[in-house]
Amino acid sequence: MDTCIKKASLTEEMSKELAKTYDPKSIEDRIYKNWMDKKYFHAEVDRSKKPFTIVMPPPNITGQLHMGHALDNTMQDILIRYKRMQGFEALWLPGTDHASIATEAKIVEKMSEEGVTKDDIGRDGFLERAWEWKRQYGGRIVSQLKKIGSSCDWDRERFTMDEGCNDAVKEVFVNMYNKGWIYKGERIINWCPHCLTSISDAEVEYEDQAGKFWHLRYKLADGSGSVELATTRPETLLGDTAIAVNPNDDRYKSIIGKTVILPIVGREIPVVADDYVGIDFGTGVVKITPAHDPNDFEVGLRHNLPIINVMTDDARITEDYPKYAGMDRYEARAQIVKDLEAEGALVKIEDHDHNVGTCYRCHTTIEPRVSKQWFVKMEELAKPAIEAVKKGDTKFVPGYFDKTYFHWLENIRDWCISRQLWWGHQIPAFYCDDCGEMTVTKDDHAVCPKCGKEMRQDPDTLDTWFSSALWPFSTLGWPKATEEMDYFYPTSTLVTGYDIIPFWVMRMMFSGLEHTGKVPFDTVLIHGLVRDSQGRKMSKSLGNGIDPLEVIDKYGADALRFTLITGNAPGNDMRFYWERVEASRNFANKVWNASRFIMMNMPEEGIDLNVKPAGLTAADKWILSKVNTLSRDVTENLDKYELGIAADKIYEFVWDEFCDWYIEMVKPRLYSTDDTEGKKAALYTLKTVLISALKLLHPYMPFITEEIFCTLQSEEESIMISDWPEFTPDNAYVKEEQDIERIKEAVRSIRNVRTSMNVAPSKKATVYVVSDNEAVRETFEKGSLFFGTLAYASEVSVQSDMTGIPEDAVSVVIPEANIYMPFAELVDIAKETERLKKEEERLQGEIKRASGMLSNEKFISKAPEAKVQEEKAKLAKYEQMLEEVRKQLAKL
RNA sequence: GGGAUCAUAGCUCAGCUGGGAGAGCAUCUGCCUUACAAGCAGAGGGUCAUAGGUUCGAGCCCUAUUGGUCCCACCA
Repeated sequence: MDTCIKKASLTEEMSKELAKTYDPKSIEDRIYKNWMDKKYFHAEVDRSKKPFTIVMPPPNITGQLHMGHALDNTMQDILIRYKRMQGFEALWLPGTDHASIATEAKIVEKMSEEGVTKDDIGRDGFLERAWEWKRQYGGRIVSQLKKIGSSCDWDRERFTMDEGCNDAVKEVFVNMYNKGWIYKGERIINWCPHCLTSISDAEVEYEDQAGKFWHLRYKLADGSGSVELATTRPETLLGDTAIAVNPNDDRYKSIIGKTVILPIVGREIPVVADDYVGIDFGTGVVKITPAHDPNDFEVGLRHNLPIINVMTDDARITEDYPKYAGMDRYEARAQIVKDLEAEGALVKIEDHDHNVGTCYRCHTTIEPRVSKQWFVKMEELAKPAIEAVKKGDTKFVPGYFDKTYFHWLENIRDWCISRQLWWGHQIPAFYCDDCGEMTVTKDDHAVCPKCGKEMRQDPDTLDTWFSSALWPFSTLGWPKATEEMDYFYPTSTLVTGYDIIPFWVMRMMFSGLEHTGKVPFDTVLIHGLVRDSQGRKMSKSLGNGIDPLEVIDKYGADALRFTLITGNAPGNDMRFYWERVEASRNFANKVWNASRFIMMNMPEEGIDLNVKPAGLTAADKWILSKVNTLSRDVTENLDKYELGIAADKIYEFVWDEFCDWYIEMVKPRLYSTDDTEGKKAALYTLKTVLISALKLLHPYMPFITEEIFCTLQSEEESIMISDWPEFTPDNAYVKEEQDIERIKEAVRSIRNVRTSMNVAPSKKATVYVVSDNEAVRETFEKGSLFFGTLAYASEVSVQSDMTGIPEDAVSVVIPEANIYMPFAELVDIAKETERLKKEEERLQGEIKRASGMLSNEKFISKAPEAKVQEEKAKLAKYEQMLEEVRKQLAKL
């Protein structure tokens, strides 16, 4: 049977020498390969099942796996594995992004090492290189995603620049153009002088920079004086075509309409009045450079001012100003300031911090520039996208991120989509060089509709995000009406970081609504950033990044995944440090060893899990009931996207309840030779509970759970396609849960007393349990078997009176029972009195609290009845215990 | 300037619809008990930022304040 991957290897290994510690390296790649071979990740249209779909945010082909990817993909993998086990047709559709600017920059850089420029090899030559680069390096990130265990349907892997995506892009462009929602216009845009392309508003990152304020004096042309103004960018003065004042500023009313002489240049420019100018800021006078400042551009439009471009595309001064021609912005600035000073136009220089826009890719200061670009008209597209979230068609988790979303959409401006790059989707607009006609068409070889000549395609490409915006449906075959589109769309959940809501989420929303008529996803699950131990962003320049692949290498993918998910709420940033990984690794090891223990005790013939044995004890029923409840809770948490909470609950159950309590309780039975019935029940329970726990843990720790699952049993071929554990009333044992909790409390009390009296663990003692309640005595009679291993008891006597109990035995009071242990010489009366006094004090406190609540008439009348009863029961319990403690004190 | 968010143990963080403050790490004590020393048993440690309010009852809801983080914004 080739089903269970490695059964042979592990059993063999175990029979020789049991590996005491879990070694992820030896199993992860083998298991992943098996999953791939078995096609477990593959999803097909299956009308008998409900679909659950996630499209992966496509990582850049230039990228290397970082912690952000690891977190993002772990969350997606948890959801998809969970849903798959629940019986959904779970599709996780992966892919990569062509990342126009980033990739082009990388290739240009590589070319420059060879001394080759883009112009040398031309567009076709460049694209050839780019595709070659993609073939060579584009798969790197994919293989890294596999290392963390991502169960994506790799058969459906897509690329934002593949044929299907290109078809979708052209379809959208043409449709929106025809609708009038895509237009070409001369506008001021953000220009990156390093990447040599326009970028959108969203791609500009603002940074506070220390700068200067240069106060300049312009003379009025009529010789009647001068005005003073301040600027942070004196070099743009070459392109000034006006100065502006506020129309209500009394200081300057008289000069409105006059002209001033532009220093250095000598040009005569008007003084215009515009509300844009603040009266209180600076001198109240602003120089206007429409070609190099977005606000000035607007002012220019209102006053019909000429636009004078003074810079080349790499931000050097143009030939029009021979003295400065060829200087870059900053050289020119220094020279112009010098010249202004020489001319006597410089009044003073002040320090001034201001916000400077930079390119999000290379962080070069943006140069606003007037140029002809393609834009998407946003007003009409934004409305339904806002409405859809308001109506709840798409929900954000956590919910407050809808505010970020609304804020962006409500203040959105037209989207500049053309890029002066070659790597990307070339704009499907064509020009006739003869008659100047333009057409927009999906046809790659357009012919002029007027003169029949072959047309020239627009050389620009589209913003990377233009194709990403179509990702949820272009990957499912749109614009073709495919089965996949019909079945898997709209997708279920989008998992992404809050930092790309404006770039991507928003654009997928309006694109989905516009082109498919439906929202692209039901829920947007937002996560935060992974930071270093000091809370700093992980970055290359700081060198503080932790490489997820290194973590996997040292501690395993499961430990990495668990670390990324625990102790973190959706949307919050998290700190990542090695100690946390160690804790996760320790947990994996715990699971490993508990399983090893169970397997070591398994009989040759195995255990039939289909028949519940008759001899189940209270302990068995207790843990069966506990795991039953856990299944329900974890399911509820996962459905609410509370991945961290669910993980904590599994951790707590496995380590504390199952390992530290249940396995210890069960040992006497496993080691006994005569209690075959009890042993059988114990083994049944151990295996049943372990399998349920492994299943619940599987989405988080897929590798170790698979390895153990396959070794432990032979019926099912893989845990990842097994059924998700569901709550069954059949395994809800309320009474047994209460009984075992009572025993645990007794054990804890005994341990406490022993520790406080420094009784060595090796010193066993008889434990007497005295209770006048028959039911309680029965509970202890059944549970006393554990006392040997759990509470260092040599023997246990459960009785209704003090017969045979030494006078000097130490006592512990628990609800409805007293426990006595004779320690003879070890007993210190003073210490014992102190311990009991403390207990008395604690009980008095509890009684005070409970009776305080119960004597409050408003509490009685307004609080729910159940709550009142609960408090009454507590009060009775504590009063009974207090009485006992006082009796013991009296005896001393 | 606008908005969002956070403030809980020494550190990093959970805390679901309001009903006796939790975890991991760190610290202290005792244990190599044949699944696990990557472990076991126990212990200490918190005015839940401050001030009001709503409520029978507030870490949780409301208001204000303080401090931090992030996003947005055209003030030259």
